[in-house]
Amino acid sequence: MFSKSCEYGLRAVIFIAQQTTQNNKVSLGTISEEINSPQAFTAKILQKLTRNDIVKSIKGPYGGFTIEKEKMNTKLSEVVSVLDGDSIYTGCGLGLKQCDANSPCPLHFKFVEIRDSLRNMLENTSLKSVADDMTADLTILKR
Amino acid sequence: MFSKSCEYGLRAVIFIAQQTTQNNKVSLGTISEEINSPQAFTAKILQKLTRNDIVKSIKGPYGGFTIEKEKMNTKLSEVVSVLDGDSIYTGCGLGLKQCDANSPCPLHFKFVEIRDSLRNMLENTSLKSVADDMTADLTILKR
DNA sequence: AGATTTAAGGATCTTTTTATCCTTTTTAAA
DNA sequence: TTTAAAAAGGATAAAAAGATCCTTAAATCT
Repeated sequence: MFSKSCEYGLRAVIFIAQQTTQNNKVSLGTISEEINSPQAFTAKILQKLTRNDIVKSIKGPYGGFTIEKEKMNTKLSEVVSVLDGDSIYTGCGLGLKQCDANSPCPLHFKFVEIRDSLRNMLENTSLKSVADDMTADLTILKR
Repeated sequence: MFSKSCEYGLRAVIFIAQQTTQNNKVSLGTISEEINSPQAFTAKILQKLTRNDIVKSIKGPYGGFTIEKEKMNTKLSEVVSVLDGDSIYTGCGLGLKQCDANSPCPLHFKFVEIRDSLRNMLENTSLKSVADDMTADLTILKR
């Protein structure tokens, strides 16, 4: 469904969000340990999320990553867009460049439904809500 | 959503199915033209589908690809499984190896819904039904 | 039998994705 | 002000996916 980059990115951002609700900031080392991802690769992904103003990075001792209060309202769809683009929402299931209601591929209307439900889910799920669920439910981010 | 191989494969198999309903068999050259895919690469994909007994290949002059009558009942999910495996149905949205209702990732229950609707769609859509829709609706397989 | 047409299959190349390494920059603390 | 801790960023490597080429095998027609 998503690329590895996007999977790591989502896990990272969810972990940072959850820690942010506890007033902790977290280092790259901690993140990659806690989400079980390759550290240097995760660094690249976090750079992208930082440049796109989704997470905030702080250099130097006691630095790390955190999410600013108003950014806790960021939706998962924004993270996915930054890391994988939005072809998952807009693209044709059979890979056709031109495929819409007017000149649809044979599966167009069946795919639209699924893509829309995915899009809705991602667009309606904020980092804050996932973080809160996590704190309450003890869901996991590694293994 | 799917790999390129799987996109080409689905388009190819749908095209062959549609032609089969018209009692035509089609050559690799025709297929790759009609679905707008790289010919040699499409050949590899069709070999896989042939070995997995989804399409039938006939060598020699007037040869080509066709689908046997009873195989027109093949579901899209079988084609996807052959070409992309079934991680799209069973895998975790965040890429965790172990993620299920017992130890779920933070998005597990939201993803289950979407994956299930995708799975249902693919498991309930036969080659025959897509081919028939195509013949009636003039949907497209290229561009 | 020989020539031709078509798929099968092996080898290889290219591009993209995934991943690592090393140096530089920033910041805080001693 | 030196040292250490952390992220940023450039260069490169490894693996996977996508794509091509060429030879072989099978089938049909002459």
